[in-house]
Amino acid sequence: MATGRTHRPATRSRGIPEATVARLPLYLRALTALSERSVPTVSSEELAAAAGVNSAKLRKDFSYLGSYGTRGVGYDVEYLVYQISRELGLTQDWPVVIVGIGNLGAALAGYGGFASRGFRVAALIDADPAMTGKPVAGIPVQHSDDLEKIIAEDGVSIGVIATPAGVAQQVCDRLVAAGVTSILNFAPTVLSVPDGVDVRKVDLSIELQILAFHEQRKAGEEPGDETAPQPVPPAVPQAATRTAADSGRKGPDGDVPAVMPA
Amino acid sequence: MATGRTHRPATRSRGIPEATVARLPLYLRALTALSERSVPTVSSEELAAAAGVNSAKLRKDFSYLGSYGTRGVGYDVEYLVYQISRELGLTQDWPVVIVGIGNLGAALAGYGGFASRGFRVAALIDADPAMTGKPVAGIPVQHSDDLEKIIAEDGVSIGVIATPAGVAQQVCDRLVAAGVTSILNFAPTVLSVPDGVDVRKVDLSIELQILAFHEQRKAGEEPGDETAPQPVPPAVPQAATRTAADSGRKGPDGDVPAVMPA
DNA sequence: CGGTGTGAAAACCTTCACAGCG
DNA sequence: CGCTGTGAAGGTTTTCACACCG
Repeated sequence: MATGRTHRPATRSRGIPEATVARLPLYLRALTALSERSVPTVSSEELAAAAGVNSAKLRKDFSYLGSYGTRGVGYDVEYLVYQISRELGLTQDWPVVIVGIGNLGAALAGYGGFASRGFRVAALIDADPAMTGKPVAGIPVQHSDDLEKIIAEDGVSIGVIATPAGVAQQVCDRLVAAGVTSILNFAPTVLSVPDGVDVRKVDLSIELQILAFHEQRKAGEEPGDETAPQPVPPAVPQAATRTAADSGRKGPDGDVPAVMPA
Repeated sequence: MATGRTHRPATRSRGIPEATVARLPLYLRALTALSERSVPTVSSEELAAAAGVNSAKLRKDFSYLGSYGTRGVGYDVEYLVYQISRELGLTQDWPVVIVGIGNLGAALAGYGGFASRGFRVAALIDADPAMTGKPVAGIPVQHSDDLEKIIAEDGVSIGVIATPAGVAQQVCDRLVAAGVTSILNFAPTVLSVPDGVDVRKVDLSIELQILAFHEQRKAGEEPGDETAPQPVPPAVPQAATRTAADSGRKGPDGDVPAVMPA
């Protein structure tokens, strides 16, 4: 959400819910697979299973796009592929620049999923002069000095940041100043951008942390008995001086006493 | 979100809302940065800005953990770091295996964000015999034949799949059979897993597609004139008969953290 | 019949606004 | 007085269940 200000008033009527938009690529992928197997039609039930959602949700999602199905039959695969592609804006070509060609940047450059979906890697950019000219995934790396020129020449509006966190904000600023209006950020930082610029972030370690949360819960309650349930406080990293703010209410159940020995 | 299986309706467990859990790592990151700068306390307003959310949301989130703040003052940084870490289960060590050591797997292996947050790369596994023994990010790659043994020996419960889509499901099956109960999937496939196993997916091209959607909308209305490509339907692969509800106009915005540091 | 499309209900999440504590 | 903690309001997303049509 835009933290600063200026929210877009949550849409006029023509709007497709964000949650639905986020699932369209999923449907598209499943449909593409069906298309490759020359399956002509598919029911909401089948498609939902292939996409990993439930069928009511899928039908509701599709209802925002229009009535593209046939009652009693299902959906025409090819037709739906086209409609969703169009809705997502994938019927046009999107040149993309990737900034920061480390392992991750290289992985992204070589990722087949881009090319196959309307995206074209217009340029790979890195600040290290030693990288300049070196081909990665068949594309020569260009030096970041030329960032503005590259973006202008190719009319790039989407940028991918795969740099270290420390330089992500300045790379972002340069991209935005050069005309990029959508950014996919892999650096573990909150980017600040002017209004009108979209940022999506992918943080690898955040995903793992969410898994850890659930994993911990499993250990604590699944096994029929009380094996090792208590989240007993291990050594706290290092407590300042605060005496564990006492805690009028508590956290989970047991509650953690005061701060720990260091 | 979990793919494949049925949801745990957040039923009886010690319910912290999913949305809140997903933000805890964000807060943790911001807090860690403050901690490194030896900032002793922080207000919800400041911390929210640093994490890219709004302060009401942050306070609400924290309220699920307990009352860890001090009215009129704010939150003790060190103490909060500990509480959130504990809540996320990061006060313990989580051995992780990464399967599929291509560019992406290598990037993950070398990603600092793991080690720094309670995760330990226990093993790198690849099916290519040529890779076996080769060190990646300082860790020797092991052959996938030994997958089960490695998982058992290290007590690994979290697996990362960075293989091609074609083999992801079988890798997943083997991981699960060997005892892994949380999976982070980078392969563009829907994994099906038995109940009790969590799957989170990261799909690079999906994120880009969502950006493209918003980008397309911007082009269609923001600028005073038409400079950009329009959503005119190109050759439709093969249309049934429907005319389709034409394109629309604006859309909501995704999440644009627009934060200004002091 | 079988399966879509959709109002209506339920669940979930965010934002507001302010009481109340330090 | 300032800032947290939180009921209540408002919004969004999911699920239900069934009318309706090919």
